[in-house]
Amino acid sequence: MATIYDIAKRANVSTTTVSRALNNHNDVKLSTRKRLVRLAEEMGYQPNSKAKSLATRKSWSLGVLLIDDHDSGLNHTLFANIIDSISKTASRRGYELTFLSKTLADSTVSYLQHVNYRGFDGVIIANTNINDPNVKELIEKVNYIACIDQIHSNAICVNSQNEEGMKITLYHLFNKGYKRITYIHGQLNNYVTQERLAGFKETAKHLNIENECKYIEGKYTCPEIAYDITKKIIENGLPDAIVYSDDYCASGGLKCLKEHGVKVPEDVAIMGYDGVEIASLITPSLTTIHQDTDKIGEVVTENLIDSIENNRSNGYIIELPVTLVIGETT
Amino acid sequence: MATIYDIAKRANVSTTTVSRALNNHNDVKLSTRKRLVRLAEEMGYQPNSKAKSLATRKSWSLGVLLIDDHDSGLNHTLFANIIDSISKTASRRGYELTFLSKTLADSTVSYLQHVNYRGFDGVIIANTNINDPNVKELIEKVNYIACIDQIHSNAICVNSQNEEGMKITLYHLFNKGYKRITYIHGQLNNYVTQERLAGFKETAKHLNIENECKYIEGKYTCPEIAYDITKKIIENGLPDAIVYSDDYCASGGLKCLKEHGVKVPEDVAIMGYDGVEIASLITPSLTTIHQDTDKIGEVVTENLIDSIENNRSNGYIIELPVTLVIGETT
DNA sequence: TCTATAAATGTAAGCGGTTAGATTTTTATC
DNA sequence: GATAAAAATCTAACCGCTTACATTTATAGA
Repeated sequence: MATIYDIAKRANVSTTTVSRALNNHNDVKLSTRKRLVRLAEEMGYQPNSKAKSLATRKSWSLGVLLIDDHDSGLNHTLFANIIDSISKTASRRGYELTFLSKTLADSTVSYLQHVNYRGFDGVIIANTNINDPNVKELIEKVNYIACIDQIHSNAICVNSQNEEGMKITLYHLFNKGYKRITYIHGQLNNYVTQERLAGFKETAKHLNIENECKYIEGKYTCPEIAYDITKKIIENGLPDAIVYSDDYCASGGLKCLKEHGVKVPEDVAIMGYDGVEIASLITPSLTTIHQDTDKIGEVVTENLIDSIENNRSNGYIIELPVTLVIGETT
Repeated sequence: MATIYDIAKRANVSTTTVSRALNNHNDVKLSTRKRLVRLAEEMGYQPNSKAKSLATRKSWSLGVLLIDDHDSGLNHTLFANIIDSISKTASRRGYELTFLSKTLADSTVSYLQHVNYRGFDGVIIANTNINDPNVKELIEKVNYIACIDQIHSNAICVNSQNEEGMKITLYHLFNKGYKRITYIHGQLNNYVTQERLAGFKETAKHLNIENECKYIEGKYTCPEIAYDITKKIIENGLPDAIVYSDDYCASGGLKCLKEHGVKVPEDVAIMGYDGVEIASLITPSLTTIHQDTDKIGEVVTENLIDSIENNRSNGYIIELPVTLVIGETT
């Protein structure tokens, strides 16, 4: 690989001039700049990012932490979609994406150590339990950090309108005449679950159906558990509608209902959440709350990069809207 | 951030000694080594990967190219699952994963330039059209490169048993009594499609049902197109079975069949491919060919890293087996 | 033509590590 | 106690780039 030294030698100038010419500084005579740029191209010159980063203290790369308690990572469709959008946005802004892990060349280190080691300009935390002390440390110590669907005063928090989502859900069901509603929500220690439950309960109160609603703790994107819970519900008597924590769970539940001869939506209505592809592919297609994963990824990335480039490291919250997708299950 | 200079000063030794101590060289007295390691820890020292890479010419990072013609990226579940496994394996071996793009800090560059710029130790190409001259250049010029489901003499090619997969498919259908079979395959310019088609046709010949089989070009993971094609098939008369290019397409096809009152598998049997989660979640559950994404990711990553660490840059092919998953659609 | 000023270029240090080879210290041997 | 060999440590250069500051060259004004 040619270096700026090679170019400098060939052109009979100093490396300073080469560096400046290639970086488009305006204190290089136009003619020499052109000459050097052409020469660099000729020689197949490509800068070395390590050297550049070392000298400028800027890495042009972002770390992504995507580690839930169950290690599902990219297997979680919603987050795979979000990461995809993050990756595209970052790339458009000239940054690249690297996955954060606890393992480095030889040993196991904390996320914070990893970030310091790689010198990421910023970090995005997605689908990760921020109560993990390791993650907490990261959020508290790193300057430029953004979270998805979390709340932390030190981070740019891009959140889906979770309460609103449940409000929409409940109003939709209520308007269709479903009043006895069971909500199979996600894990209780999860921020999103808490928000959605709060939204659900508040709306239920408002609609005066609070006594007809039930809550069962399930697990996000775990159709098997949703299946089992649904089975119990069938045994104990069906409500008017079942709201699942997400589309995968709703699919698992639907499977169970069908297998037990329960007609959807005649015998019971169901709803999912997320609006990922599967919602429209199963039959009957799911009524669900769609989260705009492209938008989420874009907003979180743009905001993080803006904050990096403007040296603003204060945290704030952005809420993104969700939309109702009406399918055949309600 | 503390540097080895800080440590050296505090400990009254040279940076050489610090560097050696922290890297566990055995020409440092045990007592000083311990002292320095403790001190480093005390001072919260974390090496700087840029400096380290610059000096050692090793980046401990891999690039991943995941760009299909339609830019679906991580939205493609099969590949999201594979990338997830790659990421975990890489991390276990002390490497990290960065997405390759055509955009760098300021301008648009070729993949090769990107790789040279970042100094990846190796590159993994997944779900990417290697006929793209840009990709071709990459494969030809980079030393340590691995592909998934591609063939190139310069790369470690980890391929699924595509021909075998279709053989299993066809035997399964044949044994169940289905003989008039329509195969809605993926894009013809795709290596995987070519392999599978070849496997299909050869087996059909062998089973002596070649004249009863039909082939229609569809598009991978595009349920809408599968839906439309299925509709036409219904109009033109159903075969005994339809084989789709993948589970998403099969889901789209199934949706169409159901909507038109066609009973599966009574009126027509269908099969998917990949064995991703959706296959088991829809009703009836899909009979499909399962690809072990964990294994694929693991094998491709381990092989690439081995080749990097042993300085072996020759290409070879590894075929990984697929398995039949029998669902309710056959 | 001679300055003063602006423009262009160069010198050298620094970013944070590694490492060949030199030097010093320790240990073993007689 | 002197000496050779081994062990421990240090000096200094290097990886490839950036940049503050110094120096040279060009330009304009008197």
